[in-house]
Amino acid sequence: MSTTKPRGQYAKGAERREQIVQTATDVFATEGFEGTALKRVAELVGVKEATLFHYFSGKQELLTAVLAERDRRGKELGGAGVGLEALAPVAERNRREPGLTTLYAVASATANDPGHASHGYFQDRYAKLVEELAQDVGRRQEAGAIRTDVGAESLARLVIAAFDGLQLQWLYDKNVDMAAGLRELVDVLLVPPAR
Amino acid sequence: MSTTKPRGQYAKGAERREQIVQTATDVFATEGFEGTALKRVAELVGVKEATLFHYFSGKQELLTAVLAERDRRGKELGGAGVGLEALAPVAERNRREPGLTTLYAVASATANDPGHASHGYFQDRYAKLVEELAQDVGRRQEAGAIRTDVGAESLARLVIAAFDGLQLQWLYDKNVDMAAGLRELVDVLLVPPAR
DNA sequence: GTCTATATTAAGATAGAC
DNA sequence: GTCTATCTTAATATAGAC
Repeated sequence: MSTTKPRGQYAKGAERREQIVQTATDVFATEGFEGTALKRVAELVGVKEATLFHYFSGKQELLTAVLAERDRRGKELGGAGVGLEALAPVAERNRREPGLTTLYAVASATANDPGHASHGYFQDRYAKLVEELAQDVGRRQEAGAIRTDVGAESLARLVIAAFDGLQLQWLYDKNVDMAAGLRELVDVLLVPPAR
Repeated sequence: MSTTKPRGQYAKGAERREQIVQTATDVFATEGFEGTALKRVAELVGVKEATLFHYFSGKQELLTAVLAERDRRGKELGGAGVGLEALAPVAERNRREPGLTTLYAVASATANDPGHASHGYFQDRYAKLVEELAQDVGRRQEAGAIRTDVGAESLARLVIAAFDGLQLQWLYDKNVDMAAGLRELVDVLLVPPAR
């Protein structure tokens, strides 16, 4: 096995950056965040540690990039925007990637410390998620498809909370069916059938 | 500042243990788990670090004891057993104790690693919580108070998930009203009034 | 070819775990 | 006290523009 990268060539910044994020994603997912030495990521990419610091100001910032990239891919799964129909595909993806899901769960809790580099990321993420989902819920309420005795934002918060909470339960018991649970919640939110 | 403990007296094991758990609870809540050196806890209790290791085999085990004790106190808040009516008081308690709530949230995510000392604790906790709450929900279903188109265990899981998830959102945005959100969820689960 | 911005690294300081 | 991981500094190599 000779050198991985072409000799005497420097990668374009954007490509190297992606490569680092991708590699870090894999390693964090399998070894955990704390359990991963940046040296290991650097080796797998085929550069020195210092190169990583050229692209990311620290390990936590690299973590933030990994989380953001996962988020971006999640949005693609959901089709157009963030709506109730996006829940199941994302839950399914998370089920297939337990390592990344754990990484996210741990990060979302630890980044609650304002000193954590991902704090702003999660704060933003939840604010936007609630807002976008609330819009979808609101539209459905106007269309008469969802009960209107609870506000759209409250319902959106509940759905997101259920998503995160079910995921946590699933981490402890892989028999928990996240997608089914979310489906049931959405069913409950639908306008109750006339009788 | 002289010694806190009475000179020349040994505490009874159970009391010292409680004292350590209580002190650790306060310090973990304010300084965070990682940020706390056991030496600090020992100093506040007024014993040497070695004494802590006599009662707890390690920092993580002490954490488990802290979490279990918080859980025990939470059950007292809920009145008789674990039911839907216990949700609001516990949420209120958590709101008053953000440090401990963060501690719990972080621990519940990180202890997902089977190597973590609290792994078994959380696994048990969720299993029992679901079981107990499902019983309460089931009773209400039989009494005709709660919709029966979704199983009791599924509903229990959803409520617990919403609890944890809302708590996480609250950690990032203190305007989130956990108790109100849970109340709304419970309302939604009630049998719709005849019309 | 020279110049400039960017990519990369060597060497080491610092801090924490054991 | 040793070891390991994160991060800094400062110097070198390359690519692309002109």
